[in-house]
Amino acid sequence: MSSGKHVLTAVAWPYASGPRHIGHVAGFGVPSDVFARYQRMAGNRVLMVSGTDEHGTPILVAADQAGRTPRETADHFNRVIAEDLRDLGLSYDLFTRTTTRNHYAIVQEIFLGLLRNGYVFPKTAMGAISPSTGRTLPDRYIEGTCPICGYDGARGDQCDQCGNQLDPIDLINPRSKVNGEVPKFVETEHYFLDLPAFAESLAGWLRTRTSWRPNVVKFSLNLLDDLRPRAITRDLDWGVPVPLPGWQDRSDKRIYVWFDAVIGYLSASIEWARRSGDPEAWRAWWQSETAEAHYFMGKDNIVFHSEIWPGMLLGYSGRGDRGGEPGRLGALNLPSDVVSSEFLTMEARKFSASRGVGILVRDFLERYDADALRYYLSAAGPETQDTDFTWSEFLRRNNDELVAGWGNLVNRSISMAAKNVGYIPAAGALTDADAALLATAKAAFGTVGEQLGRSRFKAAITDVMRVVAEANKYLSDTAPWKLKDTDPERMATVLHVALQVVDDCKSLLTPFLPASAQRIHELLGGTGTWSGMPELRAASEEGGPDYSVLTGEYRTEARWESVPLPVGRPLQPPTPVFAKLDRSIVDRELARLEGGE
RNA sequence: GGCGGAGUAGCUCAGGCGGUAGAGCAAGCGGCUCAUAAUCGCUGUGUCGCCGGUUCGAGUCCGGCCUCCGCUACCA
Repeated sequence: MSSGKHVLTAVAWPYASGPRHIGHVAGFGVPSDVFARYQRMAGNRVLMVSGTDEHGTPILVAADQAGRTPRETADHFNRVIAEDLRDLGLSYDLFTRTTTRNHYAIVQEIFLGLLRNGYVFPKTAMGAISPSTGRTLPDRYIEGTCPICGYDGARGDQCDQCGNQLDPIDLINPRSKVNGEVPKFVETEHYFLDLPAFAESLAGWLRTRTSWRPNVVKFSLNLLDDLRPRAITRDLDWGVPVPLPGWQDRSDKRIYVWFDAVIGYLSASIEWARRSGDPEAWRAWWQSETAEAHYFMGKDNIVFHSEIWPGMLLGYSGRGDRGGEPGRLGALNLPSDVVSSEFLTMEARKFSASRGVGILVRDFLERYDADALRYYLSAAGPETQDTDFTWSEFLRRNNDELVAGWGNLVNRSISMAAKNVGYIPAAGALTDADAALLATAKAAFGTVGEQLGRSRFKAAITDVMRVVAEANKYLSDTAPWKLKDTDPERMATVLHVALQVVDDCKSLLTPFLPASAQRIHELLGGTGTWSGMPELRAASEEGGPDYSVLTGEYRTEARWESVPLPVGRPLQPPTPVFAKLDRSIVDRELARLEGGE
């Protein structure tokens, strides 16, 4: 079953302006990890990359507020976020950051490649500047009186009252939301990405994307009707320098953060290859015709992954509407799938760090297990529509499904076998019921695997839980505890079947619940690493400061198939794998939510 | 305002190339006692957001409307 395909798993880069809440990891973190772990078990060569996105105005604002430098702010939140993702068990081959020398070099190379092929051009335009800092003031950071309806709280880009799109220069009494000063409108030269020059090549490509979620394709095709050049530089001192004479050494011109962030997928792949000892290894994921690239993100990020990044890749590769030559790195593959999640709300409200609505990943993991969250997000996450996280639903999913369904099956099966036999018993002649249950579990690798390959996570985990329910029913029907004295051979057969199905379900659930799968692997007498876990490791590069990255060894014996349990392997009486939660946590967490406002 | 998505049992959600709807949980009854009072069986539940149209028949197609979410290119 091992096809050995190269599967790039590209995960959206969390922005390092603050700690992340569970809505963020619901959208891209957990789904991408389930996908990657499944692909590895299925025998494919996975490269899963991401990192923190550390440039841009919001980081500067956060830094100013905290009395820190941008770099200190980025260092701090990079650490916090990386620890969160590690504790969730997300199996990044490399989780790095956008402030590395390597990233700067790759961003500049892409910029120059696009420039050489004529897809990037300079233009002078009016822009708002903060007089005190000299930095670009983004439209949304400017407010004033709407020239159309007279509403006083209008933002520079749009009036919330009348809904009209605005140009900040037209605002009456414009002021900066950051510090209240009056912005200065000046002529400033910037480089633009010529998106209209990709209209045809993007349209041709998007029309072949029949396997994508329909809303993503439709949304993306629709955007093509109104493509405009997009600025890729800013008047800022925090970002990647523009690699051109007269620009390179200026402290007030930087590449705009969105442009550098999407390039992270490529720069992280190259950084990973260098660390692996084979600097060219990344090419197998980016340049082979048979390689796949799956991108995971929230719905607010679709445009960057289905439009802008593909445009940049086409332009660099010389395959935009105006042609050109591939850059120094060579032609680069477009995404083969763009998987977008909807949004998670918290007790019917939008997550909002500023208003204290929600729960941070680290707070969640201090009180509850990572697999409990992963289970909830896999079974009830915002896969195809916005979904609401409630504490009572979390409690219910955990107690009634994870603990009572799956945890209990594991516990009752292994307990009985450990007490009455002490090792994995051999099976005698199989009844129809025995064979049917074994066949159901075996068949699930096909059906569930098919769902996972298409990023249908809810359907996939629901199918596994159906197998779990059938196994619980099988034990009730066959009642092995009654056979101990009357028919021990039959009891041994039933327990053998039950343990085999527990082992199969453990494999089926490994992508979703890696930590508990490891424990169950051990309860069944297995040794060694079944589910590889990420770890934070020190990293360094020539000429730059040390930093740390998330990485790990994920190639284990775990396979996406039913593996016969070795008869005779010793078993110990188990302790519960999942913790049942007390009802009182609902009120306690709701009180915390209220208190946070 | 424009574009896109969503509105289905008490709750969280599936589904739907047109033939009066499903799962899990919650509720009730019964069985079992291996297991974290876990498990197994049986039982009920809905004007499928609103209004109109097409059709023998619409939750499913078409039009309009309401509400929520996202995007709207200088948030990333």
